[in-house]
Amino acid sequence: MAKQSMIKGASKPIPEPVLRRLPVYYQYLRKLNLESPREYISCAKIAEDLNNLAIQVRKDMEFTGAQGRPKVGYRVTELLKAIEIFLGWDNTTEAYLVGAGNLGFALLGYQGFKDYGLNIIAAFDSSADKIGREVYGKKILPVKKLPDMIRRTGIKIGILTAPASCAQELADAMLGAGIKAIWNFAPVKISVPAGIIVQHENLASSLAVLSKRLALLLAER
Amino acid sequence: MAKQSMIKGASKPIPEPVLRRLPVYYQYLRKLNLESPREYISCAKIAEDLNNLAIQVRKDMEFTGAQGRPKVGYRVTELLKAIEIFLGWDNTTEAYLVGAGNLGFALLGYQGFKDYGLNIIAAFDSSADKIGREVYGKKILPVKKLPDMIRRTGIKIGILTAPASCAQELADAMLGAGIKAIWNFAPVKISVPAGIIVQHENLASSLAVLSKRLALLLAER
DNA sequence: CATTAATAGATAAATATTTATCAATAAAAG
DNA sequence: CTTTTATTGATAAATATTTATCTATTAATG
Repeated sequence: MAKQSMIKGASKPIPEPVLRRLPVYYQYLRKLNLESPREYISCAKIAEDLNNLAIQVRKDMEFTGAQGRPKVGYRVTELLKAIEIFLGWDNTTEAYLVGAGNLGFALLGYQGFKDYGLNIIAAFDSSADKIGREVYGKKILPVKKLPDMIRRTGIKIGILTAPASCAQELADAMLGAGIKAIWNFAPVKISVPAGIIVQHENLASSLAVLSKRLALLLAER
Repeated sequence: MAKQSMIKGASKPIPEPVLRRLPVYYQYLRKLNLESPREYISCAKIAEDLNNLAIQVRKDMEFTGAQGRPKVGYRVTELLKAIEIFLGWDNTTEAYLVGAGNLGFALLGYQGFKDYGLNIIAAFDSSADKIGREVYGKKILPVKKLPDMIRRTGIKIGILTAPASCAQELADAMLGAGIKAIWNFAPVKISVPAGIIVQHENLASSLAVLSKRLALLLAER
């Protein structure tokens, strides 16, 4: 049952770790462009600033198809564009958010998403005191309208920020109406049929890495 | 410059992917314990429910030192305990949270952390209308008191939920006062001296995986 | 009480990912 | 104009991670 990592499609499959690093380069390059713009940048420089290996940066960039020039490196604007296109961030994708709690509010208010081609159109919630409100320019609608809205708009991405207890139920509602990908922030595994994408954001996993590393650090003297 | 993955310490180094999966098993087992308790569980059952491979589950559990019994599997309570101890979640670690925006509120209100041995003691912010408030039983204190509080309490973990623009400055303040590990939710890379742990929570990385997989899914017909 | 089947545990193979080395290229320096 | 150097791009090696196979154990069954 089930496969691992590696995202395969038409061309070369791309390792998931690479995919996760590309946005880091992207954020870095955009910041650089604002704070100390330069025409060219080398993998060595990127690696130095981000604290990883130049070879890895080069390998990662290879996947995007960006072309560098010996002795000077990549043209920053071209590199940004290459990453954008490669990740599909050049054209905007719309999404609905389900569950307008604190986390939902945080995501609604996060300005960064538009740089990544993600536009949250509206939020849904079941609590009467939230419905009708507008948060960061986005309406909070009653959750019972969700399926209908998904059908009418053809939106494919659902961001699930509801409590664990109703996560599966809400996921089912979204999938039934045509959602193809769920970004799941609920601390519970949700079951979906084959062909549906779930990206599970699990704080506990990150905390585990942190805890373990801290424990080792504190133990070593 | 810089190494990859693999967390090494006294005993066998543990692969980071394993470390990230253990909390998923942990959440699953706890839920199981509540909803349909049973004395024993096999790797095959866990794998089936979580949609991965039994062999991987077995291998992962091996790291925790949990002992199973042929024909029946692991005793659920023992397995939970083994994971807890292995991750260091059996005794509580205290943390401060810096940046009481929506995301900060969301983390302050998240009840799950106590299961993972993390206790957020207080939050810090610079905005006058937040200071003094109490959120989910946690006080919001002025950020200028942060260094002193870290020194006095000896707290080692800082959770950084401030805007990107002041992330580095706040990180420096924390480190100067003795913080050893930073859980960074700001969408920017922060620089820290050697020996300090940074766990960077990057939404863009997850979104990249989601975007790419969705793009491939939608392209394939 | 013997046999069967399910399972953990151990070992081995396969695959994915990272890192290193080498060759080609173009800018810079002499 | 030639040489040197920094860099990408290509190829290869090393390492980490996942998956498979085999063995031993123990519960269940007849």
